[in-house]
Amino acid sequence: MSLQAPRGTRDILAPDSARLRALVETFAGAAELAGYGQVVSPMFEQIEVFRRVGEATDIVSKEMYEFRDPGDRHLALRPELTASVARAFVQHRPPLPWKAWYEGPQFRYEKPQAGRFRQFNQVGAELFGSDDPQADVEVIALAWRFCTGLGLRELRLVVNSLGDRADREAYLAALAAYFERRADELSAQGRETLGRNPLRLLDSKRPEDLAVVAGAPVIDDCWSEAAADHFAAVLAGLESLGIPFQRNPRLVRGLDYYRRTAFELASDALDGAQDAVGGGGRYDGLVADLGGPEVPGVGFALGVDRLLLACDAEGSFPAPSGAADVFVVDVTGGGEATLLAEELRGAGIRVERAFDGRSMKAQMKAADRSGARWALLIGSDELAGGQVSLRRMRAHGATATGESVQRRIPRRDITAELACLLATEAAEGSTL
RNA sequence: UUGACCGUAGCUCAGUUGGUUAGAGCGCCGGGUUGUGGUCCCGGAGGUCGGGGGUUCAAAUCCCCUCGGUCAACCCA
Repeated sequence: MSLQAPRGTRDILAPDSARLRALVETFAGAAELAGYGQVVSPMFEQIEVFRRVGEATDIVSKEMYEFRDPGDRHLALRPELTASVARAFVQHRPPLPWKAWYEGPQFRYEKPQAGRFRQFNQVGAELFGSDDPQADVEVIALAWRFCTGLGLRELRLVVNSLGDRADREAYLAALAAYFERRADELSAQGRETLGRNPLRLLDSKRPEDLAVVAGAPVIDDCWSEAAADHFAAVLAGLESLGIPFQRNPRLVRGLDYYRRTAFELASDALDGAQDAVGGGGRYDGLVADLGGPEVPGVGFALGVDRLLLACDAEGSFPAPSGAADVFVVDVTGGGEATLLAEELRGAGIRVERAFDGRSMKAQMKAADRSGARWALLIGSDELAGGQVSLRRMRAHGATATGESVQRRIPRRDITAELACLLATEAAEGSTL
């Protein structure tokens, strides 16, 4: 194996790629139903865009693909999309509220694992320009409705509030003081984390740390009245929609720009440490950090690859069928198949055919495998008589319909005939 | 970045204490009606045993390095 896709990346081939696209289209439908329009932003940005947003986070400090272009611009492949979208907002200042959805690959230099890649796809949505808790609710509801719409049942919504900037800092101080006091009980790695960012310690999985974390101060005590009211309103909104959630006072997200609401969606169908399918929250200072006005925002992103893993685990959201409508079998050299296929495709019919002048038997086999419901046969007899043979494939109820399995029809009628047959089938299929 | 396990045909895997031309199932191709698909029968193609180096008379098998995957820590989608 000399040449292969770089570590942590992969090729997604036919049925899987169709499934990926279907998932994105489903998301687009849900988002646009809620008034979000798509934003397509560059896959790389000036490195400053990400630096300003998360200097202290691992994602920005050690996982970015940085490079200089031939013009010596210092750039980075985007490790996340919220910063890019916020930058686009600052640059274009669309009317408020601005509601945008997005989809696409992101890049982080991490050690790959199941459900964790160096290039991975996310879908997400952001709402800029409102600090109304109902905006938080709308955003969470969109994520929830989309995920449950994929057929995911074993999904857990975890929510928390990180308070306002001052609350967050007060909490950070209280947390740091607490952990310092019990530093000798922490693991060596835990003490290291404490020096960098005490918040991170809250998601440690080492047993020694867990014991200490269990007694750590809770964010609730640091909330301002406004932040507490906001969070209460968000929870009330979720309840009014019947969206089940769990409160986790120790939920902190990986990016440091979150204020007030933070949430995460995890799947119990995924085992291992990679059970989070996505998350988001409110980031009221982000736009200002990027040089824009004090505009609040709230949003989320979902990991497409993990969503699909969760769908696999729950047996939902299968890949769309790649089956052809018609397979053209031509044993007169293949030229007729070319003409017929193009004619039928021009009429919107999904057509497959064989190449290389294979035997009729081989072509019929290929027709069977293609999943086509109908086969069009062209042999020397048909060619001479200006006809084609139309055959109902066995896997698709050839005998059940009661009609003869194969009949000859004039070549010039074939497109209209097939269009009619397929339309009838579609109508029957939709009423079943 | 750290540790553990793994890497044999397109796919899923066998391969006995290192020992002759490395096997199976599925898939693929051809034949079994000189114009007809599933099943069945027969035949065939396809492998630098992830790569490199070493030990040995002899390495898929043992050792080292490396690449890739998986699991955990870390981190996160």
